[in-house]
Amino acid sequence: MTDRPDDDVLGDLEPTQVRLRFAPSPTGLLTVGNIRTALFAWAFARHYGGKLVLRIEDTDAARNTPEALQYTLDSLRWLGLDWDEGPEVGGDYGPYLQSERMDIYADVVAKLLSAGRAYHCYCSQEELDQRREAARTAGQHSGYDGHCRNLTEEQVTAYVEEGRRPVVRLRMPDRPIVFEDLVRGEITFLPENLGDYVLVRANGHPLYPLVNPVDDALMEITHVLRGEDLLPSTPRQIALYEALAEIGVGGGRTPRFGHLPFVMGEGNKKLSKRDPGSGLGEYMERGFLPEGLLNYLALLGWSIAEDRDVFTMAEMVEAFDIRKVNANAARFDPKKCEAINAAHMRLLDPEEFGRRMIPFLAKDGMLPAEPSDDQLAVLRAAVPLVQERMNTLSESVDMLGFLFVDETAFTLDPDAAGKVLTGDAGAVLEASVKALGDVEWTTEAIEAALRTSLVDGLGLKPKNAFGPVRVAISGRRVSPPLFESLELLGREKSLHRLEQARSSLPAE
RNA sequence: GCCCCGUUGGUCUAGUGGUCAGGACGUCCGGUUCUCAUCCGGAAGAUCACCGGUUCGAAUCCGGUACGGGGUACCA
Repeated sequence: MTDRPDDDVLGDLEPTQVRLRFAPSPTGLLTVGNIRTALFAWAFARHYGGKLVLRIEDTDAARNTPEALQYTLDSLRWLGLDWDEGPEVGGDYGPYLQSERMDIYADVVAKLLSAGRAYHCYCSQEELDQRREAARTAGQHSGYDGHCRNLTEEQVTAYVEEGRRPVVRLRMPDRPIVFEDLVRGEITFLPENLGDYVLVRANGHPLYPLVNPVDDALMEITHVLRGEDLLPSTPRQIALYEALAEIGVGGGRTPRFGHLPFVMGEGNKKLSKRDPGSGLGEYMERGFLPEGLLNYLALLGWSIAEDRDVFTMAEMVEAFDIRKVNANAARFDPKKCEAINAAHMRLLDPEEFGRRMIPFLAKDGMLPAEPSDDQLAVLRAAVPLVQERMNTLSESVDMLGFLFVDETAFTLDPDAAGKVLTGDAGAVLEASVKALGDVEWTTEAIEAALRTSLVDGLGLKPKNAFGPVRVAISGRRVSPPLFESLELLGREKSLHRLEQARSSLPAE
Protein backbone atom coordinates (compact mmCIF):
# COMPACT_ATOMS: atom_id res chain seq x y z
CA MET A 1 0.00 0.00 0.00
CA THR A 2 2.65 2.47 1.01
CA ASP A 3 4.94 1.60 -1.85
CA ARG A 4 2.59 2.65 -4.59
CA PRO A 5 4.45 5.32 -6.54
CA ASP A 6 1.33 7.37 -7.17
CA ASP A 7 0.08 7.61 -3.61
CA ASP A 8 0.59 11.34 -3.50
CA VAL A 9 -1.74 11.65 -6.47
CA LEU A 10 -4.22 8.89 -5.72
CA GLY A 11 -4.25 8.76 -1.94
CA ASP A 12 -6.43 5.85 -0.92
CA LEU A 13 -8.05 5.53 -4.33
CA GLU A 14 -7.54 2.73 -6.75
CA PRO A 15 -6.41 4.13 -10.11
CA THR A 16 -9.66 3.25 -11.80
CA GLN A 17 -11.66 5.14 -9.17
CA VAL A 18 -10.27 8.39 -10.43
CA ARG A 19 -12.94 10.80 -11.65
CA LEU A 20 -12.07 14.07 -13.35
CA ARG A 21 -14.25 16.55 -15.04
CA PHE A 22 -13.93 19.12 -17.74
CA ALA A 23 -16.42 21.90 -17.09
CA PRO A 24 -16.55 24.38 -19.94
CA SER A 25 -18.90 27.28 -20.05
CA PRO A 26 -20.34 27.27 -23.56
CA THR A 27 -20.16 30.98 -24.12
CA GLY A 28 -18.53 30.62 -27.49
CA LEU A 29 -15.66 28.78 -29.02
CA LEU A 30 -13.16 26.65 -27.23
CA THR A 31 -9.78 28.35 -26.91
CA VAL A 32 -6.42 26.65 -26.97
CA GLY A 33 -6.20 27.29 -23.23
CA ASN A 34 -9.49 25.48 -22.58
CA ILE A 35 -8.35 22.66 -24.79
CA ARG A 36 -5.06 22.26 -22.98
CA THR A 37 -6.98 21.97 -19.71
CA ALA A 38 -9.33 19.42 -21.25
CA LEU A 39 -6.39 17.51 -22.68
CA PHE A 40 -4.62 17.22 -19.34
CA ALA A 41 -7.79 16.16 -17.55
CA TRP A 42 -8.44 13.62 -20.28
CA ALA A 43 -4.87 12.30 -20.22
CA PHE A 44 -4.99 12.09 -16.42
CA ALA A 45 -8.23 10.11 -16.44
CA ARG A 46 -7.13 7.82 -19.25
CA HIS A 47 -3.73 7.25 -17.70
CA TYR A 48 -5.27 5.79 -14.57
CA GLY A 49 -8.16 4.15 -16.35
CA GLY A 50 -10.62 6.38 -14.52
CA LYS A 51 -13.53 8.45 -15.75
CA LEU A 52 -13.76 11.81 -17.44
CA VAL A 53 -16.99 13.70 -16.84
CA LEU A 54 -18.11 16.52 -19.08
CA ARG A 55 -20.20 19.04 -17.25
CA ILE A 56 -21.57 22.16 -18.85
CA GLU A 57 -21.49 25.26 -16.70
CA ASP A 58 -24.28 27.22 -18.28
CA THR A 59 -25.83 28.97 -15.31
CA ASP A 60 -25.34 32.31 -16.95
CA ALA A 61 -28.22 31.94 -19.39
CA ALA A 62 -27.58 35.22 -21.14
CA ARG A 63 -24.22 34.10 -22.39
CA ASN A 64 -25.00 30.56 -23.36
CA THR A 65 -26.72 29.26 -26.43
CA PRO A 66 -27.62 25.77 -27.64
CA GLU A 67 -25.45 26.38 -30.69
CA ALA A 68 -22.42 27.14 -28.56
CA LEU A 69 -23.03 24.00 -26.56
CA GLN A 70 -23.23 21.90 -29.68
CA TYR A 71 -20.12 23.54 -31.01
CA THR A 72 -18.28 22.71 -27.80
CA LEU A 73 -19.30 19.07 -27.99
CA ASP A 74 -18.38 18.84 -31.66
CA SER A 75 -15.03 20.44 -30.95
CA LEU A 76 -14.14 17.94 -28.26
CA ARG A 77 -15.22 15.11 -30.53
CA TRP A 78 -13.10 16.47 -33.33
CA LEU A 79 -10.13 16.60 -31.00
CA GLY A 80 -10.75 13.05 -29.92
CA LEU A 81 -11.13 13.99 -26.26
CA ASP A 82 -13.92 11.62 -25.36
CA TRP A 83 -15.86 11.68 -22.13
CA ASP A 84 -17.44 8.87 -20.15
CA GLU A 85 -20.31 10.82 -18.67
CA GLY A 86 -21.99 13.97 -19.81
CA PRO A 87 -24.12 15.36 -22.61
CA GLU A 88 -24.92 12.88 -25.37
CA VAL A 89 -23.55 9.95 -23.40
CA GLY A 90 -25.47 10.09 -20.15
CA GLY A 91 -24.27 8.71 -16.84
CA ASP A 92 -25.41 8.10 -13.29
CA TYR A 93 -24.66 11.54 -11.94
CA GLY A 94 -26.74 13.69 -14.26
CA PRO A 95 -28.09 15.99 -15.33
CA TYR A 96 -24.80 17.27 -16.68
CA LEU A 97 -26.04 20.72 -17.59
CA GLN A 98 -26.02 23.05 -14.65
CA SER A 99 -29.03 24.88 -15.97
CA GLU A 100 -30.99 21.68 -15.27
CA ARG A 101 -29.76 21.40 -11.70
CA MET A 102 -31.19 24.54 -10.16
CA ASP A 103 -33.47 22.66 -7.78
CA ILE A 104 -30.48 20.70 -6.53
CA TYR A 105 -28.65 23.90 -5.65
CA ALA A 106 -31.67 25.34 -3.88
CA ASP A 107 -31.95 22.20 -1.82
CA VAL A 108 -28.26 22.21 -0.87
CA VAL A 109 -28.41 25.86 0.12
CA ALA A 110 -31.39 25.19 2.38
CA LYS A 111 -29.42 22.43 4.11
CA LEU A 112 -26.37 24.64 4.49
CA LEU A 113 -28.53 27.34 5.99
CA SER A 114 -30.28 25.13 8.47
CA ALA A 115 -26.99 23.54 9.50
CA GLY A 116 -25.61 26.99 10.20
CA ARG A 117 -22.82 26.60 7.65
CA ALA A 118 -24.25 29.43 5.63
CA TYR A 119 -26.21 32.51 6.59
CA HIS A 120 -28.15 35.40 5.15
CA CYS A 121 -26.33 38.66 4.69
CA TYR A 122 -28.34 41.85 4.36
CA CYS A 123 -25.52 44.28 3.67
CA SER A 124 -26.13 46.57 0.74
CA GLN A 125 -23.63 47.02 -2.03
CA GLU A 126 -22.88 50.52 -0.82
CA GLU A 127 -22.25 49.42 2.74
CA LEU A 128 -19.98 46.68 1.52
CA ASP A 129 -18.03 49.00 -0.74
CA GLN A 130 -17.60 51.52 2.01
CA ARG A 131 -16.29 49.04 4.54
CA ARG A 132 -14.08 47.36 1.99
CA GLU A 133 -12.53 50.68 1.10
CA ALA A 134 -11.93 51.46 4.75
CA ALA A 135 -10.26 48.11 5.32
CA ARG A 136 -8.15 48.60 2.28
CA THR A 137 -6.81 51.96 3.27
CA ALA A 138 -6.03 50.49 6.66
CA GLY A 139 -3.84 47.95 4.93
CA GLN A 140 -6.19 45.10 5.72
CA HIS A 141 -7.52 42.42 3.43
CA SER A 142 -10.59 43.54 1.53
CA GLY A 143 -12.81 40.51 1.90
CA TYR A 144 -16.16 40.43 3.62
CA ASP A 145 -15.94 41.52 7.26
CA GLY A 146 -18.52 39.14 8.68
CA HIS A 147 -20.99 41.89 9.54
CA CYS A 148 -24.07 39.69 9.27
CA ARG A 149 -22.57 36.51 10.68
CA ASN A 150 -24.51 36.57 13.91
CA LEU A 151 -27.57 38.73 13.50
CA THR A 152 -30.27 38.54 16.11
CA GLU A 153 -33.89 37.83 15.27
CA GLU A 154 -34.67 41.48 15.81
CA GLN A 155 -31.95 42.67 13.46
CA VAL A 156 -33.10 40.29 10.76
CA THR A 157 -36.68 41.41 11.16
CA ALA A 158 -35.61 45.00 10.92
CA TYR A 159 -33.67 44.41 7.73
CA VAL A 160 -36.54 42.51 6.19
CA GLU A 161 -38.93 45.28 7.05
CA GLU A 162 -36.59 47.70 5.38
CA GLY A 163 -37.18 45.66 2.27
CA ARG A 164 -33.68 44.25 2.09
CA ARG A 165 -33.20 41.04 0.15
CA PRO A 166 -30.37 38.90 1.52
CA VAL A 167 -27.60 37.04 -0.23
CA VAL A 168 -26.41 33.73 1.20
CA ARG A 169 -22.83 33.56 2.43
CA LEU A 170 -20.74 30.59 3.46
CA ARG A 171 -19.42 30.74 7.00
CA MET A 172 -15.66 30.29 6.60
CA PRO A 173 -13.74 28.37 9.24
CA ASP A 174 -11.38 30.29 11.47
CA ARG A 175 -8.27 28.32 10.70
CA PRO A 176 -5.67 28.16 7.96
CA ILE A 177 -6.59 26.18 4.89
CA VAL A 178 -3.69 24.17 3.54
CA PHE A 179 -3.76 21.93 0.55
CA GLU A 180 -1.30 20.08 -1.62
CA ASP A 181 -1.63 21.29 -5.17
CA LEU A 182 -0.77 18.56 -7.67
CA VAL A 183 1.36 20.88 -9.73
CA ARG A 184 2.49 23.47 -7.19
CA GLY A 185 2.92 21.67 -3.91
CA GLU A 186 1.71 22.87 -0.55
CA ILE A 187 -0.25 26.11 -0.51
CA THR A 188 -1.49 27.87 2.60
CA PHE A 189 -4.17 30.50 3.07
CA LEU A 190 -4.67 32.27 6.37
CA PRO A 191 -8.21 32.75 7.71
CA GLU A 192 -7.92 36.54 7.97
CA ASN A 193 -7.69 36.63 4.19
CA LEU A 194 -10.69 34.44 3.61
CA GLY A 195 -13.92 36.33 4.02
CA ASP A 196 -17.31 34.68 3.96
CA TYR A 197 -18.30 34.69 0.32
CA VAL A 198 -21.57 34.79 -1.53
CA LEU A 199 -23.17 31.52 -2.60
CA VAL A 200 -26.51 32.85 -3.77
CA ARG A 201 -27.44 36.26 -5.06
CA ALA A 202 -30.20 38.33 -3.53
CA ASN A 203 -32.36 37.42 -6.51
CA GLY A 204 -31.91 33.74 -5.77
CA HIS A 205 -29.42 33.03 -8.53
CA PRO A 206 -26.78 30.47 -7.43
CA LEU A 207 -23.20 31.50 -8.10
CA TYR A 208 -20.25 29.66 -9.51
CA PRO A 209 -18.45 29.25 -6.15
CA LEU A 210 -21.48 27.31 -4.99
CA VAL A 211 -22.51 25.26 -7.99
CA ASN A 212 -19.05 24.19 -9.01
CA PRO A 213 -18.14 22.47 -5.70
CA VAL A 214 -21.67 21.20 -5.21
CA ASP A 215 -21.58 19.47 -8.58
CA ASP A 216 -18.07 18.16 -8.02
CA ALA A 217 -19.19 16.74 -4.69
CA LEU A 218 -22.37 15.23 -6.09
CA MET A 219 -20.58 13.82 -9.11
CA GLU A 220 -17.93 12.43 -6.79
CA ILE A 221 -15.07 14.10 -8.60
CA THR A 222 -11.74 13.03 -7.15
CA HIS A 223 -9.34 15.32 -8.98
CA VAL A 224 -9.81 18.79 -10.34
CA LEU A 225 -7.54 20.20 -13.02
CA ARG A 226 -8.25 23.81 -13.89
CA GLY A 227 -6.65 27.13 -14.70
CA GLU A 228 -4.49 28.91 -12.17
CA ASP A 229 -6.97 31.77 -12.08
CA LEU A 230 -9.05 29.58 -9.78
CA LEU A 231 -6.23 29.03 -7.33
CA PRO A 232 -7.15 31.91 -4.99
CA SER A 233 -10.71 30.68 -4.67
CA THR A 234 -9.67 27.14 -3.86
CA PRO A 235 -9.57 27.55 -0.04
CA ARG A 236 -13.12 28.88 -0.12
CA GLN A 237 -14.20 25.91 -2.17
CA ILE A 238 -12.44 23.53 0.17
CA ALA A 239 -14.41 25.04 3.03
CA LEU A 240 -17.58 24.36 1.07
CA TYR A 241 -16.63 20.75 0.36
CA GLU A 242 -16.12 20.25 4.07
CA ALA A 243 -19.46 21.80 4.84
CA LEU A 244 -21.10 19.60 2.23
CA ALA A 245 -19.50 16.53 3.71
CA GLU A 246 -20.84 17.54 7.09
CA ILE A 247 -24.40 17.85 5.89
CA GLY A 248 -24.19 14.69 3.86
CA VAL A 249 -24.18 16.08 0.35
CA GLY A 250 -22.09 14.16 -2.15
CA GLY A 251 -19.39 11.60 -1.56
CA GLY A 252 -17.83 13.45 1.35
CA ARG A 253 -14.47 13.72 -0.35
CA THR A 254 -12.61 16.94 -1.09
CA PRO A 255 -10.99 16.56 -4.49
CA ARG A 256 -7.30 17.06 -5.02
CA PHE A 257 -6.50 20.06 -7.12
CA GLY A 258 -4.00 20.77 -9.82
CA HIS A 259 -3.83 24.32 -11.06
CA LEU A 260 -2.52 24.54 -14.57
CA PRO A 261 -0.54 27.55 -15.75
CA PHE A 262 -1.96 29.89 -18.33
CA VAL A 263 -1.34 29.72 -22.02
CA MET A 264 -0.13 33.18 -22.91
CA GLY A 265 -0.42 35.11 -26.11
CA GLU A 266 1.58 38.02 -27.39
CA GLY A 267 2.93 40.18 -24.65
CA ASN A 268 2.30 38.95 -21.16
CA LYS A 269 -1.37 38.36 -21.11
CA LYS A 270 -3.39 35.23 -21.00
CA LEU A 271 -4.53 34.17 -24.42
CA SER A 272 -8.17 35.15 -24.51
CA LYS A 273 -10.89 34.24 -26.91
CA ARG A 274 -10.54 37.63 -28.50
CA ASP A 275 -6.94 37.09 -29.54
CA PRO A 276 -6.25 35.86 -33.03
CA GLY A 277 -4.85 32.37 -32.91
CA SER A 278 -6.69 31.51 -29.72
CA GLY A 279 -9.75 29.79 -31.08
CA LEU A 280 -10.00 26.18 -32.10
CA GLY A 281 -12.00 27.14 -35.19
CA GLU A 282 -8.99 28.75 -36.78
CA TYR A 283 -6.97 25.58 -36.41
CA MET A 284 -9.71 23.45 -37.85
CA GLU A 285 -10.06 25.74 -40.84
CA ARG A 286 -6.36 25.93 -41.43
CA GLY A 287 -6.24 22.17 -41.54
CA PHE A 288 -4.37 21.32 -38.41
CA LEU A 289 -4.58 17.70 -37.37
CA PRO A 290 -6.16 17.17 -33.96
CA GLU A 291 -3.20 15.02 -32.98
CA GLY A 292 -0.81 17.76 -34.05
CA LEU A 293 -2.54 20.54 -32.16
CA LEU A 294 -2.95 18.39 -29.07
CA ASN A 295 0.68 17.32 -29.19
CA TYR A 296 1.80 20.93 -29.29
CA LEU A 297 -0.55 21.94 -26.49
CA ALA A 298 0.75 19.10 -24.35
CA LEU A 299 4.21 20.61 -24.68
CA LEU A 300 2.97 23.74 -22.98
CA GLY A 301 3.71 22.72 -19.44
CA TRP A 302 4.55 19.09 -19.89
CA SER A 303 7.14 17.00 -21.66
CA ILE A 304 7.23 13.34 -22.41
CA ALA A 305 11.00 12.93 -22.35
CA GLU A 306 14.21 14.88 -22.43
CA ASP A 307 14.88 14.55 -26.12
CA ARG A 308 11.49 14.06 -27.64
CA ASP A 309 8.54 16.24 -28.49
CA VAL A 310 6.55 14.45 -31.15
CA PHE A 311 4.31 11.75 -29.79
CA THR A 312 0.87 10.20 -30.16
CA MET A 313 -1.96 10.66 -27.73
CA ALA A 314 -1.66 7.01 -26.79
CA GLU A 315 1.91 7.66 -25.77
CA MET A 316 0.88 10.73 -23.84
CA VAL A 317 -1.77 8.80 -21.94
CA GLU A 318 0.79 6.16 -21.08
CA ALA A 319 3.34 8.68 -19.81
CA PHE A 320 1.24 11.48 -18.38
CA ASP A 321 2.01 12.48 -14.81
CA ILE A 322 0.37 15.55 -13.36
CA ARG A 323 3.27 15.99 -10.95
CA LYS A 324 5.56 16.65 -13.88
CA VAL A 325 3.50 19.54 -15.14
CA ASN A 326 5.21 22.92 -14.97
CA ALA A 327 3.75 25.63 -12.78
CA ASN A 328 4.86 28.53 -14.92
CA ALA A 329 2.89 30.14 -17.72
CA ALA A 330 3.84 29.28 -21.28
CA ARG A 331 3.68 31.38 -24.39
CA PHE A 332 1.87 29.91 -27.37
CA ASP A 333 4.28 29.78 -30.30
CA PRO A 334 2.39 29.51 -33.59
CA LYS A 335 5.54 28.51 -35.47
CA LYS A 336 6.30 25.58 -33.25
CA CYS A 337 2.67 24.57 -33.23
CA GLU A 338 2.79 24.36 -37.00
CA ALA A 339 6.10 22.50 -36.94
CA ILE A 340 4.72 19.88 -34.58
CA ASN A 341 1.65 19.59 -36.76
CA ALA A 342 3.84 19.17 -39.83
CA ALA A 343 5.63 16.31 -38.12
CA HIS A 344 2.29 14.59 -37.59
CA MET A 345 1.36 15.25 -41.20
CA ARG A 346 4.41 13.28 -42.31
CA LEU A 347 3.62 10.50 -39.85
CA LEU A 348 0.14 9.97 -41.26
CA ASP A 349 -0.63 6.87 -43.24
CA PRO A 350 -0.73 7.97 -46.92
CA GLU A 351 -4.22 6.64 -47.47
CA GLU A 352 -5.44 8.53 -44.42
CA PHE A 353 -3.55 11.61 -45.51
CA GLY A 354 -5.42 11.58 -48.80
CA ARG A 355 -8.75 11.14 -47.08
CA ARG A 356 -8.13 14.10 -44.80
CA MET A 357 -7.35 16.39 -47.70
CA ILE A 358 -10.68 15.82 -49.40
CA PRO A 359 -12.78 18.23 -47.29
CA PHE A 360 -10.28 20.99 -47.88
CA LEU A 361 -10.15 20.45 -51.62
CA ALA A 362 -13.92 20.17 -51.66
CA LYS A 363 -14.38 23.40 -49.77
CA ASP A 364 -12.63 25.27 -52.54
CA GLY A 365 -14.54 23.44 -55.22
CA MET A 366 -11.56 21.45 -56.43
CA LEU A 367 -13.27 18.18 -55.69
CA PRO A 368 -16.81 17.09 -54.95
CA ALA A 369 -17.43 16.02 -51.38
CA GLU A 370 -17.54 12.49 -52.69
CA PRO A 371 -14.88 12.28 -55.38
CA SER A 372 -15.08 9.82 -58.25
CA ASP A 373 -12.86 6.79 -58.43
CA ASP A 374 -10.70 8.53 -61.01
CA GLN A 375 -10.31 11.57 -58.82
CA LEU A 376 -9.47 9.40 -55.85
CA ALA A 377 -6.86 7.60 -57.91
CA VAL A 378 -5.20 10.90 -58.79
CA LEU A 379 -5.40 12.05 -55.20
CA ARG A 380 -3.86 8.83 -53.98
CA ALA A 381 -1.04 9.11 -56.47
CA ALA A 382 -0.43 12.72 -55.47
CA VAL A 383 -0.06 12.02 -51.75
CA PRO A 384 3.59 10.95 -51.87
CA LEU A 385 4.38 14.11 -53.79
CA VAL A 386 2.95 16.48 -51.23
CA GLN A 387 2.87 14.79 -47.87
CA GLU A 388 6.28 16.03 -46.86
CA ARG A 389 5.83 19.51 -48.19
CA MET A 390 2.68 20.53 -46.37
CA ASN A 391 2.35 21.83 -42.83
CA THR A 392 -1.43 21.94 -42.74
CA LEU A 393 -4.22 20.28 -44.70
CA SER A 394 -5.52 23.53 -46.13
CA GLU A 395 -2.30 23.86 -48.11
CA SER A 396 -3.58 21.02 -50.27
CA VAL A 397 -5.58 23.55 -52.27
CA ASP A 398 -2.53 25.48 -53.42
CA MET A 399 -0.52 22.34 -53.75
CA LEU A 400 -2.90 20.12 -55.68
CA GLY A 401 -5.62 22.37 -56.96
CA PHE A 402 -4.14 22.43 -60.45
CA LEU A 403 -4.72 18.70 -60.81
CA PHE A 404 -8.42 18.94 -60.17
CA VAL A 405 -9.50 22.39 -61.22
CA ASP A 406 -11.81 22.66 -64.18
CA GLU A 407 -9.78 23.50 -67.26
CA THR A 408 -11.82 26.61 -67.95
CA ALA A 409 -11.15 27.87 -64.44
CA PHE A 410 -7.43 27.23 -64.52
CA THR A 411 -5.42 30.43 -64.25
CA LEU A 412 -1.79 31.37 -63.83
CA ASP A 413 -0.77 33.19 -60.71
CA PRO A 414 0.04 36.68 -62.05
CA ASP A 415 3.09 37.03 -59.90
CA ALA A 416 4.46 33.67 -61.01
CA ALA A 417 3.75 34.41 -64.64
CA GLY A 418 5.29 37.83 -64.40
CA LYS A 419 8.48 36.57 -62.89
CA VAL A 420 8.97 33.32 -64.75
CA LEU A 421 7.18 33.54 -68.06
CA THR A 422 9.49 36.11 -69.53
CA GLY A 423 12.44 36.30 -71.87
CA ASP A 424 13.02 32.99 -73.54
CA ALA A 425 10.12 31.31 -71.80
CA GLY A 426 8.29 31.20 -75.09
CA ALA A 427 11.01 29.14 -76.65
CA VAL A 428 11.11 26.86 -73.63
CA LEU A 429 7.39 26.24 -73.80
CA GLU A 430 7.45 25.67 -77.51
CA ALA A 431 10.27 23.16 -77.18
CA SER A 432 8.41 21.47 -74.34
CA VAL A 433 5.29 21.02 -76.38
CA LYS A 434 7.32 19.59 -79.20
CA ALA A 435 9.27 17.27 -76.91
CA LEU A 436 6.22 15.97 -75.15
CA GLY A 437 4.03 15.61 -78.18
CA ASP A 438 4.30 11.89 -78.66
CA VAL A 439 6.37 10.77 -75.73
CA GLU A 440 5.23 7.87 -73.61
CA TRP A 441 3.29 9.54 -70.71
CA THR A 442 5.29 8.38 -67.75
CA THR A 443 7.33 10.36 -65.29
CA GLU A 444 10.57 8.84 -66.52
CA ALA A 445 9.88 9.42 -70.19
CA ILE A 446 8.62 12.93 -69.59
CA GLU A 447 11.69 13.83 -67.60
CA ALA A 448 14.01 12.36 -70.23
CA ALA A 449 12.28 14.20 -73.02
CA LEU A 450 12.33 17.55 -71.26
CA ARG A 451 15.94 17.23 -70.15
CA THR A 452 17.03 16.31 -73.65
CA SER A 453 15.09 19.11 -75.20
CA LEU A 454 15.57 21.94 -72.72
CA VAL A 455 18.77 21.25 -70.85
CA ASP A 456 20.74 19.60 -73.59
CA GLY A 457 18.98 21.15 -76.56
CA LEU A 458 18.58 24.75 -75.43
CA GLY A 459 21.54 24.64 -73.07
CA LEU A 460 19.52 25.89 -70.13
CA LYS A 461 20.20 25.29 -66.47
CA PRO A 462 17.60 22.90 -65.05
CA LYS A 463 16.18 25.60 -62.88
CA ASN A 464 15.58 27.92 -65.82
CA ALA A 465 14.47 25.13 -68.07
CA PHE A 466 11.77 23.72 -65.83
CA GLY A 467 10.55 26.92 -64.24
CA PRO A 468 8.36 28.03 -67.13
CA VAL A 469 6.96 24.53 -67.54
CA ARG A 470 6.06 24.44 -63.88
CA VAL A 471 4.26 27.75 -63.99
CA ALA A 472 2.48 26.83 -67.20
CA ILE A 473 1.04 23.58 -65.92
CA SER A 474 0.54 24.33 -62.22
CA GLY A 475 0.01 28.06 -62.41
CA ARG A 476 2.45 28.52 -59.56
CA ARG A 477 6.14 28.86 -58.91
CA VAL A 478 5.97 26.25 -56.18
CA SER A 479 4.47 22.90 -57.03
CA PRO A 480 4.90 19.22 -56.39
CA PRO A 481 7.74 17.62 -58.35
CA LEU A 482 7.32 18.58 -61.97
CA PHE A 483 7.55 15.37 -63.95
CA GLU A 484 5.29 13.46 -61.61
CA SER A 485 2.86 16.36 -61.77
CA LEU A 486 2.82 16.25 -65.55
CA GLU A 487 2.13 12.56 -65.51
CA LEU A 488 -0.76 13.01 -63.09
CA LEU A 489 -2.18 15.94 -65.00
CA GLY A 490 -2.27 13.87 -68.16
CA ARG A 491 -1.01 14.47 -71.67
CA GLU A 492 -3.97 16.36 -72.95
CA LYS A 493 -4.24 18.94 -70.19
CA SER A 494 -0.50 19.33 -69.94
CA LEU A 495 -0.03 20.09 -73.61
CA HIS A 496 -3.04 22.35 -73.60
CA ARG A 497 -1.72 24.40 -70.69
CA LEU A 498 1.74 24.63 -72.19
CA GLU A 499 0.26 25.97 -75.40
CA GLN A 500 -2.00 28.34 -73.57
CA ALA A 501 0.93 29.75 -71.63
CA ARG A 502 3.00 30.14 -74.76
CA SER A 503 0.29 31.93 -76.61
CA SER A 504 -0.24 34.27 -73.69
CA LEU A 505 3.30 35.51 -74.03
CA PRO A 506 3.82 38.61 -76.10
CA ALA A 507 5.33 37.89 -79.49
CA GLU A 508 9.08 38.37 -79.65
C1' G B 1 -3.58 48.10 -0.44
C1' C B 2 -3.96 42.81 0.87
C1' C B 3 -3.52 37.49 -0.64
C1' C B 4 -1.69 33.62 -3.95
C1' C B 5 1.36 31.76 -7.99
C1' G B 6 5.54 32.15 -11.17
C1' U B 7 10.96 33.48 -13.06
C1' U B 8 16.62 28.06 -17.24
C1' G B 9 19.15 30.86 -24.73
C1' G B 10 14.05 34.78 -28.76
C1' U B 11 10.09 30.70 -27.58
C1' C B 12 8.69 25.75 -25.28
C1' U B 13 11.25 22.70 -22.12
C1' A B 14 15.12 18.70 -19.50
C1' G B 15 17.27 19.11 -14.98
C1' U B 16 15.60 18.41 -7.59
C1' G B 17 23.63 19.34 -4.50
C1' G B 18 28.96 17.68 -8.30
C1' U B 19 26.63 17.68 -16.17
C1' C B 20 31.15 21.13 -21.05
C1' A B 21 23.33 23.25 -18.16
C1' G B 22 20.64 18.57 -22.58
C1' G B 23 16.62 18.67 -26.40
C1' A B 24 12.94 21.02 -29.63
C1' C B 25 11.00 25.36 -32.42
C1' G B 26 12.92 29.63 -34.59
C1' U B 27 17.38 32.00 -36.76
C1' C B 28 22.00 31.67 -39.78
C1' C B 29 25.43 28.74 -42.96
C1' G B 30 26.32 24.41 -46.02
C1' G B 31 25.01 19.61 -48.67
C1' U B 32 21.14 17.02 -51.62
C1' U B 33 17.81 19.16 -55.56
C1' C B 34 13.44 20.79 -61.39
C1' U B 35 10.56 24.82 -57.48
C1' C B 36 9.11 24.35 -52.48
C1' A B 37 9.70 21.14 -48.80
C1' U B 38 11.75 16.81 -46.65
C1' C B 39 16.36 14.78 -45.29
C1' C B 40 21.59 15.37 -43.72
C1' G B 41 25.70 18.35 -41.70
C1' G B 42 27.25 22.73 -39.05
C1' A B 43 26.86 27.56 -36.27
C1' A B 44 25.36 31.45 -33.19
C1' G B 45 22.49 32.08 -28.86
C1' A B 46 21.96 31.04 -21.18
C1' U B 47 26.12 35.71 -15.88
C1' C B 48 19.91 29.28 -14.78
C1' A B 49 15.79 37.23 -12.65
C1' C B 50 18.77 39.73 -8.69
C1' C B 51 21.10 39.89 -3.70
C1' G B 52 22.55 37.22 0.45
C1' G B 53 22.89 32.54 3.18
C1' U B 54 23.71 27.00 3.99
C1' U B 55 27.59 23.71 1.76
C1' C B 56 34.03 21.32 0.04
C1' G B 57 30.41 22.12 -3.95
C1' A B 58 23.81 25.30 -5.73
C1' A B 59 19.93 26.29 -11.58
C1' U B 60 18.75 22.71 -7.73
C1' C B 61 18.09 23.96 -0.36
C1' C B 62 16.84 28.69 2.82
C1' G B 63 15.76 34.08 3.22
C1' G B 64 14.96 38.67 0.97
C1' U B 65 14.33 41.92 -3.37
C1' A B 66 12.75 42.93 -8.24
C1' C B 67 9.78 41.86 -12.19
C1' G B 68 5.54 39.23 -14.39
C1' G B 69 0.73 37.02 -13.73
C1' G B 70 -3.75 35.97 -11.08
C1' G B 71 -7.26 37.02 -7.22
C1' U B 72 -9.47 40.36 -4.06
C1' A B 73 -17.53 40.97 -7.08
C1' C B 74 -24.54 39.66 -5.68
C1' C B 75 -18.64 37.12 -13.27
C1' A B 76 -17.19 32.30 -14.53
